[in-house]
Amino acid sequence: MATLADVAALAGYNKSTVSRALARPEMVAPETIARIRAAADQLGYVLNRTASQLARGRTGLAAFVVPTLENAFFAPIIGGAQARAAESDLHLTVTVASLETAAGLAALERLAAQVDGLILAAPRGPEENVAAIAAIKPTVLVDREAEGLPSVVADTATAIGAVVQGLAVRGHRRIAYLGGPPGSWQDPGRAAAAREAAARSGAELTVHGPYPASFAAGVTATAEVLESGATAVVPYATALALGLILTLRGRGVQVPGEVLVSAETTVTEALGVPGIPAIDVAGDALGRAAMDLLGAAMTDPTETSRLRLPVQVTWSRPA
Amino acid sequence: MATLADVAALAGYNKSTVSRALARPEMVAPETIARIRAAADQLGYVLNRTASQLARGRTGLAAFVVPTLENAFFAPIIGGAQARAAESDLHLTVTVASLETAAGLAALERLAAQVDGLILAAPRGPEENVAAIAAIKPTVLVDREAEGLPSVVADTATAIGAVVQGLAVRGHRRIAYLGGPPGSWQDPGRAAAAREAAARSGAELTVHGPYPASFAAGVTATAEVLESGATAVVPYATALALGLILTLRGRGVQVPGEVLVSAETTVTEALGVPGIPAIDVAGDALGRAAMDLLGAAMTDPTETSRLRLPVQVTWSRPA
DNA sequence: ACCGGTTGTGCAACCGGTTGCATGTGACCG
DNA sequence: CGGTCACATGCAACCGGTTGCACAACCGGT
Repeated sequence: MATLADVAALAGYNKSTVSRALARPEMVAPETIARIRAAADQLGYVLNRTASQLARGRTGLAAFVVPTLENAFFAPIIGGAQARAAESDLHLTVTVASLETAAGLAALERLAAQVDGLILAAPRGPEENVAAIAAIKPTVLVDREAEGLPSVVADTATAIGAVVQGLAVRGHRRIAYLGGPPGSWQDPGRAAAAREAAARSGAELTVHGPYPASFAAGVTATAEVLESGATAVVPYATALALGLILTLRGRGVQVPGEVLVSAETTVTEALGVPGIPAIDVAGDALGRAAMDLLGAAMTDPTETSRLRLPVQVTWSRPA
Repeated sequence: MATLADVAALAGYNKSTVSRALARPEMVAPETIARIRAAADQLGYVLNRTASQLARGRTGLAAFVVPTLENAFFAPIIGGAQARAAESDLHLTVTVASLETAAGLAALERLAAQVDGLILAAPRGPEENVAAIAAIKPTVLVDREAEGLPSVVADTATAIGAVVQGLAVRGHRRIAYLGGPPGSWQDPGRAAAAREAAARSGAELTVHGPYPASFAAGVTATAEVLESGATAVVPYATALALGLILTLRGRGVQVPGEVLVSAETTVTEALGVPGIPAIDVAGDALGRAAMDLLGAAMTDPTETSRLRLPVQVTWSRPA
């Protein structure tokens, strides 16, 4: 592997000049840059990130922390963040960790010491634990907000409110909301939005859960849903909706028909029936926004913007 | 932040001794170690990984490369790999990339230069591209095998064969296999196993696809399935199964009943009907095994074990 | 012709560990 | 009792960039 010194020798300049020519060209004469560039790619020189990081006191790593990977919900968010990270020459390391336990907190503190910044996706656990991490390194929250921290949140509360209202308008008098996941920061806001929308439009709302975002939880929830007598159900996650739909049908309940279940567009479209509400979170936009915020926070520690990304609500059309 | 030099000064030893005491205790007198340890945690010393890496010529990074993150299939694999990576003090960076295009190959070559090793999960694209990456850094393949490279594969082929045979035994004369994903190394093996099992047990098998591992693809596949006249369908992925099941039911087809669809246990259980085959891949075990192999390959470049992990087949029992 | 101000480059220290080699000490052996 | 050896520790070079500071050359202005 060619080093800076090799390039310098070949080009006839000092290491320092070569370093500047490559990293801060505005400080170096154009002609010099040209010669150095030529020498560099004649030797196939590539920057040693480790050395660079040591000298600059950075690690070139950003951590993306999720409470679980079982939930496909995080995948597009990670993808979006990943794409942006690559653009700013950062590596994104994905870690499963929880802030709910002392052990989890300790693990994250250790991690924080080894990265330049972190994105905490839907972190559960007490706010002081979140603050403890944020005190170590620039931190951005996803789907949670906290005093003095930058965050980006998918505004599912508004979307769920709109869905509940829309259902009421379409004649549903009894609506069930399946909330979760347990410990979620978003959940109370969603439930509140659902309640408010129901109240405003004169429908009755039952709130169930919290449920984890899993197919199995959807299965479990079926009994409660049937018991509630609701004609429409709004689960907060797709996996939940699928588990619910399949189980309902397995018990001979017409879905939609006797009970309507909202989901995301790909699912509602598949049902081939009009008038089903779909809630779609743009995960990759969420991830990108989070990474952008992290970039900002890394250069300016006073960055504390709170972003709320709109969430799409669609009603399936006649086929 | 305390450095080695600080600890050395406090403990009254040389940097080098402190370094050894902490990293290679067998070279240092026990009493010395004790004093150094004391000094170290009095100062709250933690190793600077960047400096360590520079000195040792490693990056402390392993890359986990997936073709896409949309597919929840990779999540548990990543989780498993991640857990093992943490144990060996490596960071796992998850990257979405493809070996099918020149651009993708170039991106991966760049990535390979910056990590200590890579895990390529279900990589598509020509074998020479895989080899090109493996030539740069120790590489482990997941769900693909290649000459001279360590790999770990979930033996879905055998599982699918067993399912097809089981279906035939239970009286299904016409079985459809939904294959994929496009470009998959596994797919031909799966299709072959399905064909062989069908032939052996005297059932008729139609092979469809390849389909991507998505809910939407399951929706799309419905027409073809109905056309085939099959009474049982074996899709290679859960998302595919769900899309198919929902769409079939949306069209008034009894599932199971008129058409039986295999899936994974969580789904088949939800259906509440006995006799449905489930195929379950232990994703985290796959990830762990891959990371273990990578560890081995990083120390011993001649490591070329090919692991095949068994895949669980279960028939749902009467409820 | 002189001076303050740019601009371009070199020098050397520095980031914080790691490691080959040298040195010193005491134990063990003949 | 001298010699050999294992063991513990120190010294200093090294990994490969980055950057503050010094210095030289050259600029236009007076």
